Amino acid sequence: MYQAPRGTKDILPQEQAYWRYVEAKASAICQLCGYERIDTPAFEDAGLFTRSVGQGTDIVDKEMYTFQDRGGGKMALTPEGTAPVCRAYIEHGLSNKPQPVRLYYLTSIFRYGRPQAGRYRQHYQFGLEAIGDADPALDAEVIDMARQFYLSLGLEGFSLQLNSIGCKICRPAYLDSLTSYYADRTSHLCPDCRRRLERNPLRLLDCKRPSCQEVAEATPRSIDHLCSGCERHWQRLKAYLALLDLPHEVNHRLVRGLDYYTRTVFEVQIGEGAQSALGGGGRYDDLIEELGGKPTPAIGFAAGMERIILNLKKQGVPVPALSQPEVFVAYAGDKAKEAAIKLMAGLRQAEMATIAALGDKSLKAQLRQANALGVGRVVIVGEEEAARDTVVLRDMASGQQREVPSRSLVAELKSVSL
RNA sequence: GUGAGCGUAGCCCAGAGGUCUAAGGCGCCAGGUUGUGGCCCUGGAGAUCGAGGGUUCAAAUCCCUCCGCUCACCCCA
Repeated sequence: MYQAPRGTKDILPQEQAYWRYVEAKASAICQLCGYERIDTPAFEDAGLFTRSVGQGTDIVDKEMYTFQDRGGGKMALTPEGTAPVCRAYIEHGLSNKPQPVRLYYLTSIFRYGRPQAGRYRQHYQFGLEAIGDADPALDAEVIDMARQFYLSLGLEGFSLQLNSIGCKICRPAYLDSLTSYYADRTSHLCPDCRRRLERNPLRLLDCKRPSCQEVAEATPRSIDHLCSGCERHWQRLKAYLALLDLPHEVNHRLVRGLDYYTRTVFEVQIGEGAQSALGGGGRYDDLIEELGGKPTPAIGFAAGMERIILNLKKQGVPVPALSQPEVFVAYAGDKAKEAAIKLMAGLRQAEMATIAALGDKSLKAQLRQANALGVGRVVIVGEEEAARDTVVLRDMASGQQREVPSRSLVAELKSVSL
């Protein structure tokens, strides 16, 4: 027997209400803020990600789905959403549009790793990117959208963590002070962290081991090492967030797993545990240039759909039911079946969602099905009605029914009561 | 990728070496009115007990391998 590949999942009809709900909220907040939808391919040239996300990051080094296509090119299933959008921005000359260009997407993300609840090899992200301006007001806009998005979903108890990790001017000096701080304390570090000290010192900050956390307590803070430009950006961002009454915690240990971030980084967290990151983002002022475009500052945000839905369920947030058929056509007898098929076509023509059991079930079975589907009204045709060119119209809630001429059926159904 | 727990019909689950030709509930199908749902009653279908191998006279029950899920790491959404 075949199973869905490890870490992938079928989204069955019964789950769809959650997905449609989250998508609707995502689109709504974007529409409200003037962000336009963009869809990019499910796979890209692998180099796009090694260059942007960065060699040495886990995403690129051990989580990317790469393959060679028949033309010999090395491709990768998209492991994150930002780089493809930047590629599209450059490729299609979006720098010629009024800046910043505001875009959003709902897309599949692929990462190879050991799956867990709320963590998949193929998962879905809602993301948005504002490309083309370095104004911290734009950071505030994006962060506020993230917050408004979660609020509009009805989620509670999430927090916003914020940090600034500087830019290519000030970060080297910060990393120096970080490494020299840790260099004196290597004996207190876990083996992983000793490796991080060599490869990616920023990551030392978010190690979860208690012993390493103790060492990290007194660690130099990136916001104390910002250059004048970054410092000004940081101060103004905090002022804008205050202006918006946007609650947040400055978290000196917040760093993110992609190399392209500069200045602002933020993360939305909910509850405790490993899958507590609901979404995150940050500024990436060097990325477009790195990918071959003109120097272009930008900021973005992405949220994981599965984790949102997980938390909607956990918190018992009600989501609106998907629309279902309003009319069920039942029949008894061959002549009646033909009449029913024509009736159903007519109802659909009149834009009334209509369903029939079809197959050769008893009338009883058909009614049972109509009931199970929760369809409010049933049109019943028997041999006698077919001969008379009438139908029986039954209201399932009240159990009342009456005979009406076939040609006035649509009008009857559209008038509210029976 | 590392470590641990789990895996019985579509779903929830009983069973812990022979009494299992695997029980129950939900759901599904049909009948209880020869043209009518929801409640109730009756019956039925549906499980090579995750897969493969082994131990044993005997395996859903013990062992191994694989697959999958879950949890903690790693990392992130």
